[in-house]
Amino acid sequence: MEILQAARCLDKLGNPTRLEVFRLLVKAGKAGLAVGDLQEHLNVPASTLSHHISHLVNAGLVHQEREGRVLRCRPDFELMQSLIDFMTEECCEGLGPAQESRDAS
Amino acid sequence: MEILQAARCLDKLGNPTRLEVFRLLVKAGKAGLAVGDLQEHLNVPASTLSHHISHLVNAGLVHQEREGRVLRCRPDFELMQSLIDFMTEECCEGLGPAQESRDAS
DNA sequence: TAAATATTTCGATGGTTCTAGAAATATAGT
DNA sequence: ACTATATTTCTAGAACCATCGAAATATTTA
Repeated sequence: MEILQAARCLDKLGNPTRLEVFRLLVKAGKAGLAVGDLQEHLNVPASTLSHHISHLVNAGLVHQEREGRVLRCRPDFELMQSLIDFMTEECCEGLGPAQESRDAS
Repeated sequence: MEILQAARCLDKLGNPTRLEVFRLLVKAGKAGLAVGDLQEHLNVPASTLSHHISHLVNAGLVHQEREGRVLRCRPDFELMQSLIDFMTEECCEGLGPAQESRDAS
C-alpha cells in the first residue's frame, strides 16, 4: 500500500463516529449491516450517518449493496489488512529486542 | 486501548505530512531525529512542520527531548503497537477462514 | 397510484485544520 | 552582550469537515 492511500484510510478512520461504524461492520462479519442497523447503534441523524458512510465508501473501506429497501454495508477486510500491514512494516519497525540503530562508524 | 484514543491517533496519522514524519522517525530507530533533520526530508516550512509535530506530541505518538540547540523527536513504539493491536482486534476480525457470523437461530 | 420505509442529496452554519510568514524564544559560541 | 542556529508561537486567511433539517430518491406493499 502506498503512503498516500494509507493516510487517506487513516484519516477516514480517525473520526470517532466513522471508526465506530467500521468496527460495528467488522463485528457483524461478512454479512455486514444495513445503514438502518448502524443507525440504531449510533446516536446520529440519518443524514449525518450517510455522510460518514460515504467517506468510508470513497476510501474503499466499505462497500455497499442494495438489498430491496435496505443498503447493506460490508467492510473491506483486505484493505484493512493492507493498512495494518503498512503500519506494521512502515511505522512500527524497531520494536524487536535486537533492533538498534547501527552506529555509523 | 479505548476507541476514542485510537480515533485520535488515527486522525493524527491521517495527514500525509504527519504520517511521513512518523514514518521517518520510526525508520530512524530509537535515536529518533531532530526537527531540523525532518525538515530536510520534508519540503515544508518550519512553522508548518512544528505545527504537525505538536499534533503528534499531543496525541502521545511522539516525544521530544531537547539536546542543546536541537529538539530530538522519538516515536512511541508502544503506543503505535497498541494502536495496531486495537485495529487488528477491533477492526479486523473476520479475516480467518473459520470465521463466520454464526446464524442466530 | 398512493402510502410507507430506507436512505441519500441539498443547503446552510459553525467549527476545525492547514498553511506559512513574521516575530519570539532558547541555546551555544564569540 | 552579540550573533548565529534551531525551533516555536502568533496571526490570519483559505480550505475543509461535521452537523442536521428538509427535500428528494428508491423500493416495497396495499
